[in-house]
Amino acid sequence: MKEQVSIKQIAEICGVSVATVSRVINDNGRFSEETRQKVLSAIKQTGYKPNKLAIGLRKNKSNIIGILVPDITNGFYSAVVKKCEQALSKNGYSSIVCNTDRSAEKEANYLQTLSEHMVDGIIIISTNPSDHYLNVNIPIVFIDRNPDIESKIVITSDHYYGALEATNYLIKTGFSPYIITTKTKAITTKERVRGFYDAIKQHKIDSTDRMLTLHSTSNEFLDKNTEALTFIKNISDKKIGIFTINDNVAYITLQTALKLGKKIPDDFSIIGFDDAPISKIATPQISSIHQNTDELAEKATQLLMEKLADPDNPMNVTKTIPTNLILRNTTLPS
Amino acid sequence: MKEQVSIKQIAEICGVSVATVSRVINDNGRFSEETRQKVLSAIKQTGYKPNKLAIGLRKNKSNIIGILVPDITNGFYSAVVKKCEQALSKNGYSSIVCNTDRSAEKEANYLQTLSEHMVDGIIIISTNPSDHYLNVNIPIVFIDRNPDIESKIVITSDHYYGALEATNYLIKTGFSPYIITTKTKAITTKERVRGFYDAIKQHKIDSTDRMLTLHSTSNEFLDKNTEALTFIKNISDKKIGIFTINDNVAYITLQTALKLGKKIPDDFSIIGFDDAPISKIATPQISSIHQNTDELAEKATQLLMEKLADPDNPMNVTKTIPTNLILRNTTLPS
DNA sequence: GTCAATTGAGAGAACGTTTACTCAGGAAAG
DNA sequence: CTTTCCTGAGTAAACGTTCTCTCAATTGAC
Repeated sequence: MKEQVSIKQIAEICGVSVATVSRVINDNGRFSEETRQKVLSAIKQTGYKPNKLAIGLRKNKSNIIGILVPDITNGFYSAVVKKCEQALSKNGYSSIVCNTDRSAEKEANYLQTLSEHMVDGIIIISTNPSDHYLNVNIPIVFIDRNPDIESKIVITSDHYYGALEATNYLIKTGFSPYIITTKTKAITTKERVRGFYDAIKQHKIDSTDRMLTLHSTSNEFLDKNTEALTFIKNISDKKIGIFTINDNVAYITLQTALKLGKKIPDDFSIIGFDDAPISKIATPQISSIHQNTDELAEKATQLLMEKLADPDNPMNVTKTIPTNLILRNTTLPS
Repeated sequence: MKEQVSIKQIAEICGVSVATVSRVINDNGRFSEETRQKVLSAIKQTGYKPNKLAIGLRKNKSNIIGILVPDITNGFYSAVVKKCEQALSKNGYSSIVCNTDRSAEKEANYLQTLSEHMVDGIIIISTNPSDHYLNVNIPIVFIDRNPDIESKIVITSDHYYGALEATNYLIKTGFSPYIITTKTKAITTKERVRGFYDAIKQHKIDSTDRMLTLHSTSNEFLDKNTEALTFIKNISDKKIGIFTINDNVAYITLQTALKLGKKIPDDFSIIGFDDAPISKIATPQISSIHQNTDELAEKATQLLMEKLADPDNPMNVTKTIPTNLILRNTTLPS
């Protein structure tokens, strides 16, 4: 093991004080060009690296941002995380990524850990409506969750409008609209369901028995089609249009419809949500509501940076990012 | 903002010295039961959280592990990262995840940042053969890369044997074997290619013109089929068996074969590598060589923990994790 | 030549911990 | 009643930085 070289050694080598070296490194304060050269070359020569722990302790700032994400394995979330990490890195921050597995308990634990690590800020991508982040006094930006607290920064896709648009499209292209969702308390889900029913209402369609709630919450989307199977079988409409709460459910629905011999997209149309990779990989490719992950992540990072620059500003901001309908092969052309 | 409470306030509240509080917190040294209760209740009451920056500075240990990953958006990598993060968390470590985008430069930068953050260890999931990690004196565990240094800890799937098995299976079920790979210097790729050719050799099959190297390295696997298209068109064998370097390429190959009207799996067989989600989502589902991501991650974490427990031990370990062939619908039964 | 202003740089406190020393007081042993 | 030993707890240094005070030396104005 090479020895870790500290600012003190640099000072010794250059025959100056520790303070002077610090000044040169941070280009802060006064020093002669000569000193500057000496210090810089000593740094290069020794491979000195500033100890962020010490800096953090002194400045009360770790330069680390925590990112809480339900499941990094999920294509939508990983896309957001990746972009967040990129944007943060550009701003000089490192990111600690934490998988919450959608568990409120894990979320609370990680929040504690992050807070101990003195992270400067936290980005929470989550759908859990629990409230344990309330007693953490670190700037937080929420992606896709809208917690019930006074001032907060929230970035969210327009789930309501996306669902509305999808449902309207199904109706417009001649299908009788249904929705398949999952059992969850997520706010995003609620918004999407609301959008679905509002579209129905607008078209004065009877809204009874139009929703199926899948009970399996896991990602093991295959072989779990029995619920969907009976639901679809029992629909008497000739042309069935299904809006699903996400692309995984859309995939399940697609497989089920194929199993039942439905003609897609002539008699059976599907629109998913998220525009996750799975929608492009499936055969036929699934139409979906695109969430702009890049913009979600960039906006979140940007707002967090603003908050960090001026922590005393309450900043009660809610930014909605528009979604758009991506038409693929489970829908008819308009 | 609530004020950050430090060990000093706890000491004041309890009317004891800072040292005593520290002793209670770490259950280290002597103190009376009475003191213990006092301190504990003060901690609970104030919501005191130990400052990991200060602890890290003092103990020269950050309790953070850096994870370098080419692309967290890739199903295989994200699975490994997720499991690593879980295992590390169980051991009391947080993880800083860094996307290298397969760029050696980014990798070097992140390595520098991680080293500044005083991470206790690094897990590198990478295929880049560059060597800039040499001047970092932090314990490193490599997943799937075998760097040319003296003592190192390497965990790798058995790429060679996996490829061998896949190719043998194609031959055994009556197909003339070909390989489609991508342009990369990755060691894993080399091993897989070697396995392919060794299988061919064992069966005394002429090895000329059996490989296509795709030039597009991006993940945009759709609409890039032209290279694959002409390659497959030019094969005169009645029964074509293709081993692909990964599942994305397998997917491209599958789409191309379908476009050409090939009968799968009767006249055209495909085996991919990684057993990534895409292989299960595609229609038909693609047979693939399964990499045991959980074991890869767990073993890596375990070995890193061992190394951290005894840093002076050189530990030159190479652990190979067996792969296995998952038969789906792009292969004939044996 | 005097005084003021500027420049370069050192001393030392502070950030929040841990831990090696130290020591007072009481119990046990003789 | 000494002496020894243990228990509980305080003191202060150290970890690697930054940054506020200093202050000496140089420069420049008059």
